Amino acid sequence: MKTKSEARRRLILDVAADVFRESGFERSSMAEICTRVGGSKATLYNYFPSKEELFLEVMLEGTKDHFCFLHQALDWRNSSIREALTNFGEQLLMLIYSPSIIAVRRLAIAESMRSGVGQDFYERSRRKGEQLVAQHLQQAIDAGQLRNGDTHLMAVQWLALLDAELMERLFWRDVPEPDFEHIQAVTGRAVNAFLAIWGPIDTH
Amino acid sequence: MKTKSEARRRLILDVAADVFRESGFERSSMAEICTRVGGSKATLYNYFPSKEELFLEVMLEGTKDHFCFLHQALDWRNSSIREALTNFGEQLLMLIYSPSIIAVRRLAIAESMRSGVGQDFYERSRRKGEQLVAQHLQQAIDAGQLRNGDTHLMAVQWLALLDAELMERLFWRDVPEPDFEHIQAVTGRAVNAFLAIWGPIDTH
DNA sequence: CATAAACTAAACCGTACAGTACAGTTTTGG
DNA sequence: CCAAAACTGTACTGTACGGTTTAGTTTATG
Repeated sequence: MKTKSEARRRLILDVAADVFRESGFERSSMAEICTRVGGSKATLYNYFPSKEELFLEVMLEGTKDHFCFLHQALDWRNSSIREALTNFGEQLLMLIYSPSIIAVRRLAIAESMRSGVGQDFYERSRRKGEQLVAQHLQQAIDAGQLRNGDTHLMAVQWLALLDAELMERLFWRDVPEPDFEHIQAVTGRAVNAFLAIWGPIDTH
Repeated sequence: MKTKSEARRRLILDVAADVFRESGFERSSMAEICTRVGGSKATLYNYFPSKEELFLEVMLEGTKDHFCFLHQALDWRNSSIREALTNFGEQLLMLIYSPSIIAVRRLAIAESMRSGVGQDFYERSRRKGEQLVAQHLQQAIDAGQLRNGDTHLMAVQWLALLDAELMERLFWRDVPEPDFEHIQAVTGRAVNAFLAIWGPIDTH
């Protein structure tokens, strides 16, 4: 039967994601994951051959959020560049500064010395974001809404400005759910800065 | 006697720093540190009461580099704001993207969930940098070299723009020693962007 | 119902680690 | 030169973990 197995696999992945995000890779034990799932260790090892493999799958799962988001938040037709950037920025920050995504980013950085999982994660989330943003910025340039320039540089600067005020949270012990009012203010300042660099005409 | 003990303590700290930076906290063992130091475990535990304490001291040591740097690289009297930013940026990037500092930043992020060492590290390095930079930016504002504005916002945006093109290296498996030519180019683009936002008069 | 597959619980194995105990040796300071 | 302190090597304790095995139970399917 497939439905049972599929559900079980999903459950294991979700529970493992929780445990890994709480305690990191080393401090998490298969026994803990096992008891939270409810079954026995043998079942766990029936679905995943090792702790490492389970971890890798959890991390890859973590990039799917970014994919779904990008293909949904980058529809900025019928809006000015300012509106488009604002919308995108607010949504992106709400996503990538949620406690669970923060935890995954930490894991990616923490484990990046030994397994290349960090680089994989980066390529599939941030880098993918840069590339798609760069494409859309090119469209805005073609429409005369932005100055001409290296779209990849523009994209990384835009993302960096979005991150500027919040990045410190990567170092916090307990990361709170982001407050939308705050995110709006932060995004506004990032948009102003970005348009001051790359906006078509200086209006200030 | 103090000299012998002091030297021994330094040696232990240096060796421990190496080991922790190579393997992270969990994967590093006191036995490994011990054999590299050359003595016995008893001696190790004479100087530091536990692995955790040793780790904390290593991390605090890691912030001293930033202190020394900041008090030296922020002397930008007798130079234009552009020169000053360029100088500061080049030096900062050469420092914080050196493999050893990258390793410490990773450790700070990785262990930030359980011990507050990440937050401590941030407060003593990056936050301190923000504050000092903000003070100097205020002087530049007073001298008419920068537009008026929130100096803390200006500082974090400046640092974010400096980081924009290099941050991905946090996720790399092997981080190379930064290439000064590249750092110069990156810093130049960051300076241009920053001055486009906060420069006194738009000249482009 | 019968059969094969999946699941459970528990014990088990080998390894690795933090930290301690200790007996003997070297170094240090007066 | 001598006592105190620091150091060394090694063995040990207790614990925790990843992963395996086994023996028995449930569940799905033809």
